[in-house]
Amino acid sequence: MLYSSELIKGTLKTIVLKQLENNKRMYGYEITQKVKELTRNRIQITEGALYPTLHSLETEGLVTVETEYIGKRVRKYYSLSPDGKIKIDEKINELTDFFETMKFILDIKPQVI
Amino acid sequence: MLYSSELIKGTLKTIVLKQLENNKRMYGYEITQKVKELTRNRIQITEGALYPTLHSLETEGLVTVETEYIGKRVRKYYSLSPDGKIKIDEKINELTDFFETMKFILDIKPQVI
DNA sequence: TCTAATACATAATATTCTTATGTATATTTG
DNA sequence: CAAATATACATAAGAATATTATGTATTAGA
Repeated sequence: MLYSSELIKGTLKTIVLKQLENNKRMYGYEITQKVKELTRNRIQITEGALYPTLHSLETEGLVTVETEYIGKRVRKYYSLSPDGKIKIDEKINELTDFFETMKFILDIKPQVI
Repeated sequence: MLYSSELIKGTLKTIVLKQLENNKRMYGYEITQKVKELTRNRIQITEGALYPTLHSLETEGLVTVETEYIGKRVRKYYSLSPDGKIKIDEKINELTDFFETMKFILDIKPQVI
């Protein structure tokens, strides 16, 4: 099962920043695989969405980049910047609040797992 | 406090359909006011977003419309169609699952209120 | 009477995704 | 060992869906 694409909209930057917070240093492809694994195939970040997002985060100063070569193949490692560390906390707080509000107006009961 | 706009993306149709499920028969402006009130100003649906969404829901056959005049002023009442009733359940189930997945990958702890 | 609220609508623009395409290296499998 | 698959980056065209701005008109309240 894969979520309909519109749900992901607006949360992709938060997902990427959170992965960088958890794993210190990751490259793009690694992020897609990690998210796919963690969500058991429910969220599959496409390359067309990922790379522009990473470039945008870099332009905003939320991540830093280091290019490395693995053999002849290039790999770009991303890390959270100090601003990025502040931003991810803000984004998670906002999302937490948003989820509660949405559950309220949609009558979604607390999930007992 | 108002949520940053990108969070609303992809959830607007669900919000509108749910209001129609709860209130049987509503007109556009009424929906915006109800959602604003229920979310204590956190979600303010703009007219530029609302009316195209309602037209789209109508085209998809998920809502039906009745035009009424209140004095000289036109008002369009929307109701859930049978397809709309099925759709809102599907959308809520998907959103519920999505929120749990997001909480998991973002390390959002259950909210004790 | 003027302002704000009510009530609809659409156009131009922005954002952000999907899908398609491109390039290239590395690994696995028949 | 050749072919297919996986890894790894990137960007362009197009779609979807929101914001912002603008337009029209009626009604209520200060």
